Amino acid sequence: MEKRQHHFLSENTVEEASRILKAISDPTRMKILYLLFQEECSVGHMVEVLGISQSAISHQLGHLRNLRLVKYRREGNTYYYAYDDEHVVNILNQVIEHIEHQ
Amino acid sequence: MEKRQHHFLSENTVEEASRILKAISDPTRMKILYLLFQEECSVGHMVEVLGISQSAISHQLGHLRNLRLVKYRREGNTYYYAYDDEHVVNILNQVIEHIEHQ
DNA sequence: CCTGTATATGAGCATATGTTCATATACAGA
DNA sequence: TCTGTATATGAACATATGCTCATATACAGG
Repeated sequence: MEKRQHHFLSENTVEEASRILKAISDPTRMKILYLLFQEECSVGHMVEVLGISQSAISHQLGHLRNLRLVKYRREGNTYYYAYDDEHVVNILNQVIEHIEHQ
Repeated sequence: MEKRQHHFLSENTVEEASRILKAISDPTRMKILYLLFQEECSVGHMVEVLGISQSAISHQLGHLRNLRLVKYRREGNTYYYAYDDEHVVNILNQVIEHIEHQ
């Protein structure tokens, strides 16, 4: 193995990439993000459509909020969520398209 | 929230996407794959270049082998690894490029 | 105010994940 | 056949993760 020059990743890059990839790799978060990619959506609607408990959805939304991947607006008691990081959603879609078209 | 038609992900798609994304989200595996993207590489070289223990590298290579993301050839006592799933490597590169160019 | 509805949050728990340490395996060379 | 080198593997352990259950919060309507 001759000593070629490698391009090295900085620790920051690795950690940031890891953060993003872990965020979208969990099935529940993936389903939420894929739904939000299609439309803004209330928590109750996510529960109904995805068949996942309110608590589980809400915990994962908390996670996605911390990562700044989603945003929300409030109308009375209802919270409408939308995605807030276009690039992350694009990456997710690309992975999904790859899998579905093979 | 009116009842629009959503595009739903099949469980298979979700699980496969999750598998791939989890595989590349771990920092050690990410570094290995990024190195292999640049050149075929022996285990010892990975240990040296990445500064990660032989055992940790080898365990993660086992994981990547199970997922069919890498292949290897043997020369005496030395195992040379290379990536074996172009698309997964492309996805990883895209994530990294996104992070580095922002 | 009191009640109901929508959502968030905390505690506890079970499982998954990644590492280290110790050891096994397989081959090369003397 | 003995020794050294390169890599793989198993056990044990610590930490992270995602869920459920129970409860808190905040607002709307009467």
